[in-house]
Amino acid sequence: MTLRLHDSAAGAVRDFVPLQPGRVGVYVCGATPQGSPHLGHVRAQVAFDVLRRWLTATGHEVTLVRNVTDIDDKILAKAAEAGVPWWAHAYRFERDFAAAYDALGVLPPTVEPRATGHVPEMVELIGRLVERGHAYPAADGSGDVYFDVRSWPQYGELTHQDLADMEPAADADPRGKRDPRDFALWKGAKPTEPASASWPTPWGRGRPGWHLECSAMAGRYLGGRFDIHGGGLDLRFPHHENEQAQSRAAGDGFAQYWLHNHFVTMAGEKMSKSLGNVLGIPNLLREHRAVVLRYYLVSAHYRTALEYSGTSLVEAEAAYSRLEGFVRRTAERVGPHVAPGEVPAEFAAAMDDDLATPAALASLHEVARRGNQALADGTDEQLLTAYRQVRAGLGVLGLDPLSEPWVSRAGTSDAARDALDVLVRARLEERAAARAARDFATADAVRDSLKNAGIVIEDTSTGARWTLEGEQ
RNA sequence: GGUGGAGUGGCCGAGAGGUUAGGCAGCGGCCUGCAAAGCCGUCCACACGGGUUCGAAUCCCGUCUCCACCUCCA
Repeated sequence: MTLRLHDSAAGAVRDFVPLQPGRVGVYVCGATPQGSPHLGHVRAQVAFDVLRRWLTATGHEVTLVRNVTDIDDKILAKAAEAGVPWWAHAYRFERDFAAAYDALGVLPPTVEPRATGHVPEMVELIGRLVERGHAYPAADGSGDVYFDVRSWPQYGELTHQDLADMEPAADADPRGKRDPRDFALWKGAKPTEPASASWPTPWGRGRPGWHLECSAMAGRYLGGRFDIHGGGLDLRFPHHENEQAQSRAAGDGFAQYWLHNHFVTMAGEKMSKSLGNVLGIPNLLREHRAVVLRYYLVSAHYRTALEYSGTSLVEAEAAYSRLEGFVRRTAERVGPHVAPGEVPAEFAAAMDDDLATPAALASLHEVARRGNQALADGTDEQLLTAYRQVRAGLGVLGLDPLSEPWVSRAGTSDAARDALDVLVRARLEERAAARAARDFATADAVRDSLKNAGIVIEDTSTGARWTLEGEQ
């Protein structure tokens, strides 16, 4: 079985063949930290985190580059509005994004370069483009440098559009452009903008246009040609189209596969600030466990819209708890040293089929069902097989409750939990004695009082087990 | 105008010519002192109208509706 991925450039699912066997270079568009992260931002990173984990699980060494575009028009505008330096504004939100990704169990990328740290690479890239006749300094003396789309016949190939059908780009004053669809590689410094937001170049002081930073940083860390470029569907045009045009026009092969994730929607519409339907990560985490958010995001295929409703996360909690409960109950039975094994064959097939996480999860639910049967009246071997498979599959999805980061995030320290365990066990013994004496009023009173404290009791064949509410 | 995508059971969400997707919720049962958890069963849907086919949610034609990008955007 080989991995097949949907390549937006081809408009089709293709067999994935890395440029070098066993090694995969991935570039994922990260944040432009002009505001707080919402569920949609995090969906993208979770999607590519799953890709990365699956590649790793299938024996690839992955280099994942995720940029931070820490300077752009909006950052400058919002920082000015807030009365803070643009770099302080960008860094503040960069930290919020990092916190959100960490919370959701997104593995850190191999490197997380910032646009502002790569101006020399950008200047070099522009130089190559000018030299090859694909870029030119604006005629109006603004200091802008534009990409000449008409000099690049393949322009539009990524998004299958004809130059003739495109609307003009409005990312800069069109006066200096040869063609209204030309886009800015570099933006000349303006007197109204902070001096700290410009860098010297052969074409004058200025700052990067959008798009350029990704080409420059992908080249720096992954080379001129690399395997996979990922990002949100809304980045296909103009961002990714322009990245590809400028890199290829400069002589780089650039990305071999383009992956785009779809949106989180509400009432069918994309989550976005302008619509006012954004769900901020910190708010969601106040109400729901991060692992449940992640389960929710993984429960739909990355290329389809994920509809959010008020009950979505409650349902995700129930669904995840089912798998989590099986894992935890089994771990209590078999001990802490049983490691995850191989993923079920159906799981692997689903993942190889363009990361079909819904089918992959379905396979885990089925294995968990068999595991639950085994837990009740099966053999140890049946139970262990199911346990290893479910944990392995959950691990690939970043959802294994007994692996990092979740295992360290029980919400209480080990010492506190141990202390609580002693106290709860004492009460459970009281309850067991009462039950043995058929004094059910006392037994139920113990259970109720624990329940009121947020401790849930389940009777099992081997005695009562307790969990904190909201965990399994 | 151009490009791409979608309409599936109460909800989320797969599938893509013939077999139960899966989960949540509901209902019935088993288990339990009662619960909880779990298990079994049930609920058998594919926007609309035609057509092809032994057979279509899946293919073809037409219609309607919605979404995304072309402007910042995961």
